[in-house]
Amino acid sequence: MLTRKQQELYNFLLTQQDNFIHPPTLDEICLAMNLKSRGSLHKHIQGLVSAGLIEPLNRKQRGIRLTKQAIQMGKEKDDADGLPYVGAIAAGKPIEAITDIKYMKVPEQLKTDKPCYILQVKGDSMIDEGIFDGDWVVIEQRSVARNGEIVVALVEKSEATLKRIEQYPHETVLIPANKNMQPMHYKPNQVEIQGVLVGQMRSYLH
Amino acid sequence: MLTRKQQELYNFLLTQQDNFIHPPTLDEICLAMNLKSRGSLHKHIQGLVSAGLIEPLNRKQRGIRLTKQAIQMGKEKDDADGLPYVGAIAAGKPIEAITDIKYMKVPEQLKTDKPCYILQVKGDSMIDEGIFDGDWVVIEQRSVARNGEIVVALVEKSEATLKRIEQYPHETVLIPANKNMQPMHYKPNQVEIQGVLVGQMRSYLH
DNA sequence: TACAACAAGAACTAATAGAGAACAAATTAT
DNA sequence: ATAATTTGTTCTCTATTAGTTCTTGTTGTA
Repeated sequence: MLTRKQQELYNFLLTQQDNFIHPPTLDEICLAMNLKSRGSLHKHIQGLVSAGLIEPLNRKQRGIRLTKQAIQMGKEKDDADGLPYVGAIAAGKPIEAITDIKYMKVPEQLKTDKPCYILQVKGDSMIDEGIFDGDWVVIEQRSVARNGEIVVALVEKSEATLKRIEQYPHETVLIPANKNMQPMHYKPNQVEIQGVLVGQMRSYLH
Repeated sequence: MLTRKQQELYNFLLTQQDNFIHPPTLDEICLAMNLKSRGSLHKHIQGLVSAGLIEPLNRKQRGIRLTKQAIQMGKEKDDADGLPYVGAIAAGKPIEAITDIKYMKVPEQLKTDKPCYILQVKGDSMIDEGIFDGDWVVIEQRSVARNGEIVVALVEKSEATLKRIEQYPHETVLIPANKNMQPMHYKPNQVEIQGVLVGQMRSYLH
């Protein structure tokens, strides 16, 4: 059974390991997890090693690897606990991360077999698509999209929005589904795709 | 036998444990259950431990875990993992029962603690409410509704529709959410309520 | 009345976590 | 090969978090 910080570290390694070309060093993990002391981190790593989730790294540099068992557990976890509900997305603002990440069980039909996460929609920019303020959307994590798909787009590395996308060689257009709003035109390198809409949910309670 | 408060705590842990990324602390449970004293809660936890429903937490922090037995009991009580997906509803036709009933896992947030079932929507009669053709709706099974709620209504014992309802002493009105359609007026005994809309889901795959 | 369930809060203690120093092995540069 | 640097390891000290144990008072019930 893992402690809170061990769990956090395990989650970090599960989700972030693809982002490193080489396995990360302790210092790199410290930086990413906002720690100031390698020594502290090392203790958590030892915890995961003895839990059988990290391969014993006998002084090997960049030797932090999850065991097969740990990776397997990570895949099963999505089925068991559902998808992480990570924040809210509003037109014109960066994604607002929520402090205590929750998990929602999501029907198979609303997700793909690739990594997905959930955002709550703020605002009415997709109202004509039947996506309302307060709805939850299931997003498949990827960085490319086909024209016509609805994507989470990061504009100028600062504003995140949910919009339909059209990409041309010299222009990327983000199209809101709201008669009162206009499509926005950008240069391709101004827009970064963070995921593609695969599902939507709404509660009518209270 | 459990006391009233122990039962309440057990229910809370069963339904809410997925919402915490880490197992909750006593203080977090207190907050959620509207208690002001850890000490009081602790005694209830001890009760559940000796009833065999919570793993003994020997001073472990965030160590509150239901036993396998407790989870098993919860599942049986909950009847199933998901809700029965029973058919499709289209304006103007009775509910079309599908032969092989399927089950869908549904997020806690989209259902109530009362019996619910799932229908697939056919047609555009609720399009202005953001409910599209092909969407799934979660319906709480009951036979009365408040004015303004969206209900599954059986008209003349033959046609089932999803509409907003307004009930007056001598008249029942079913209001579609589509500019191109008109509200329908009936005598109260012509309309039978089969359930109330509590959730909605849509897939954007393919 | 007597008893049990319950609530509140204070005091206490163990578990967990963090910083930093010192050191040693591994890696890279000279 | 040797030196310089990086990086994993171990340690001590300290702070924070969170479970446990009390005592006291209230409420509802047989």
